[in-house]
Amino acid sequence: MSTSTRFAVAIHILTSLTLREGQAVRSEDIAHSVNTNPTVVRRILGALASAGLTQAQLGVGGGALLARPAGQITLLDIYRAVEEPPYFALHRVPPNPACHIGNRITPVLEQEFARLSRDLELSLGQTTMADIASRVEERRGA
Amino acid sequence: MSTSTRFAVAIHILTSLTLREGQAVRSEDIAHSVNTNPTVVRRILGALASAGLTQAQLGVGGGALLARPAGQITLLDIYRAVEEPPYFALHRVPPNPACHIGNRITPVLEQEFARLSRDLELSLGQTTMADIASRVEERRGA
DNA sequence: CTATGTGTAACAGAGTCTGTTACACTGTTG
DNA sequence: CAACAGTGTAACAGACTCTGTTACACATAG
Repeated sequence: MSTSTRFAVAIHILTSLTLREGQAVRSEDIAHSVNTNPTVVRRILGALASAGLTQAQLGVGGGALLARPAGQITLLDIYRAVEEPPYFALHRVPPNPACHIGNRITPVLEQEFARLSRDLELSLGQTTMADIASRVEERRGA
Repeated sequence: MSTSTRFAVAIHILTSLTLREGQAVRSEDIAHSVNTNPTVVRRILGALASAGLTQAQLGVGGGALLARPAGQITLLDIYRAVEEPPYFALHRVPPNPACHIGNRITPVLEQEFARLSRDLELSLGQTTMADIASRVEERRGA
């Protein structure tokens, strides 16, 4: 299975905010760019705000703003804000404890999945929204 | 979102085959250890066999066997056999091409997700079924 | 006070995942 | 060659998740 589309949409939303840094952007305008419903955008913005990545400006002329510089928002921050852990699922029903293998496989899987998760998080932490936004800008000529 | 439980179950199944290397193991016995239905095991074994990781022995006394040494089966082989790509999903509906950002975000996401996928696959490729099986064996005392 | 825009709940349709039943097929064994 | 053990696979159900949509309470600028 893969991630939900929320991760990609969240990056898209934050790119919009980064490229208009300082201005409050309406969920409706973002939704127009993403090609979806404003409520979908607001739902994701809610998760990003809970994680401290964005903040809302209510009232007339309101919208969403970055809560900290784009260079200090990594893909790991975004992933954690919009996707549920874990990265790798264990058995739905625990294995048979009466079996020699069923008895011992879970901690081995947990250890291995922890290693994979650490590696993935290192990888996610390497890119910031400043990187993404500047790559989008660089495609002006393309 | 996380992987389906198929990845964990597939590793469990292959651990059973590794620890009984050479003997055909019935789906019913594996299912007993996994705590699920034999058909679930056979479905996953089918995917593993299509990927060339296991083979079936039909008829009386039949069951599943490793198709190659456990040291030559990596978690990446297993992941690819039982999970659908991609690791990271793009937008469900493509972004608005009339928008400056919607226009350019997709190739940037594709490039970044390709980097993440490469890193993840490197990580998945580092562990073999021989490693997993020996860790399970080492837990004899625990 | 009014208009604009957010926050959030609730629901529907589509899709996926696991478990289950059912049954055709293969090949060993007597 | 006949019986049987066991696989391969289709089909379906229930649970869950995801996205899109409607609806409406709330905040705040002007």
